[in-house]
Amino acid sequence: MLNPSDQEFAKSLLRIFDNVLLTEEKALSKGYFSNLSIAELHTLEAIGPYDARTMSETAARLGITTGTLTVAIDRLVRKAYVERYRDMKDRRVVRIRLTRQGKLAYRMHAKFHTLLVRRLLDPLDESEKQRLVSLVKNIDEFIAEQYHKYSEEENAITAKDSGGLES
Amino acid sequence: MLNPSDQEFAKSLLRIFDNVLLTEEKALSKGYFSNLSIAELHTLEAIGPYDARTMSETAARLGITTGTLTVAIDRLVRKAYVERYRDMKDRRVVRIRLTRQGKLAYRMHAKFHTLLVRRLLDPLDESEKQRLVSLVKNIDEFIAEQYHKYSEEENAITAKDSGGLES
DNA sequence: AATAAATAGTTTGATTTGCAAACATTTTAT
DNA sequence: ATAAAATGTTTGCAAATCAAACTATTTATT
Repeated sequence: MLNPSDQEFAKSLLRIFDNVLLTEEKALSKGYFSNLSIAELHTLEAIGPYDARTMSETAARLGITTGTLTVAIDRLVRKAYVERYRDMKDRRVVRIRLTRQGKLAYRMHAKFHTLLVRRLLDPLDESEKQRLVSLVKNIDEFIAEQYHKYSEEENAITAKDSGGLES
Repeated sequence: MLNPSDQEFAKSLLRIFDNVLLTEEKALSKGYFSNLSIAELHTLEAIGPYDARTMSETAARLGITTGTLTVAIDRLVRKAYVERYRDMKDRRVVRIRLTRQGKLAYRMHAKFHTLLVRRLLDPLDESEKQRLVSLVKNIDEFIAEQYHKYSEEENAITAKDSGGLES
């Protein structure tokens, strides 16, 4: 049950997420990764360094609308991280692909993540590392599953203790 | 060293953060917590359910400027989650405090976190739980420390492989 | 073939979140 | 009394996001 520390644990967990994001933002604001925001880096990540992707595919990966992505890609094209062109076979679809500069940024970002993780794993001994890695994998799966749960319960749950707001 | 799986691990770790945020956003969009965004809930969290806090104190906790917080509090006051009043002793300072509704939202959010964590811990046996809890504490500290590192290196590091951008 | 329906993106109008800099008020130091 | 510091607010701007209206293209239906 671990009752008494649940709350404590939840706080730690959530603080980690905040801290990771803060660390990354801090690194960004220092000029690592040139003039890219976190959202922009995520976009580069979702496009990936290899194939060209369609807009909707990428928007779905990012969990945003294509309208939002259009604007984001406009900027990334202007900044020369991404190329955009129409598909020859189906001329409705637009393909996006990292430029050489985009791929460079992608790799630097990946390297940054690796560095962060390496620092995290360094002080642990071999068996602890293995344990941590498998643990993280479990958490990952669990939370993804939770996410799907919320996605699919769509309208099943209608908040019990909400109480009217706003006017 | 765990070299080959560093990259894999980094990805898992980052995916977890995304997933937690997605889960929370999903829950929010379903109407749990009424009409509050994640940022607004974080603000309620930073104010806390007990004492009144000052603007700068709260802004610092959240890592945002007081200007930004002013706007956020405007909205939360309008939505009746927060009360704002001037301090009698030092009339420069503004104090903010959760209303009854604000406290309710605060508690619901905390309950949600606890639920998330309980689901995570449930399938583990007692010793695994203990281990996970201490592990999370370690990660937490490590990342906080990383964050400070980036904060203090302020201008020490000037990106080596950046390369001019934007025209 | 002609029309209707579906699909893929873009554009528009709005909101939220955020910063920096200018500003007002109040307190503290000189 | 004047200058400096501290605390918030306001203003102007930009990024990120959505929903809904729209355009262009492809696929289905009659």
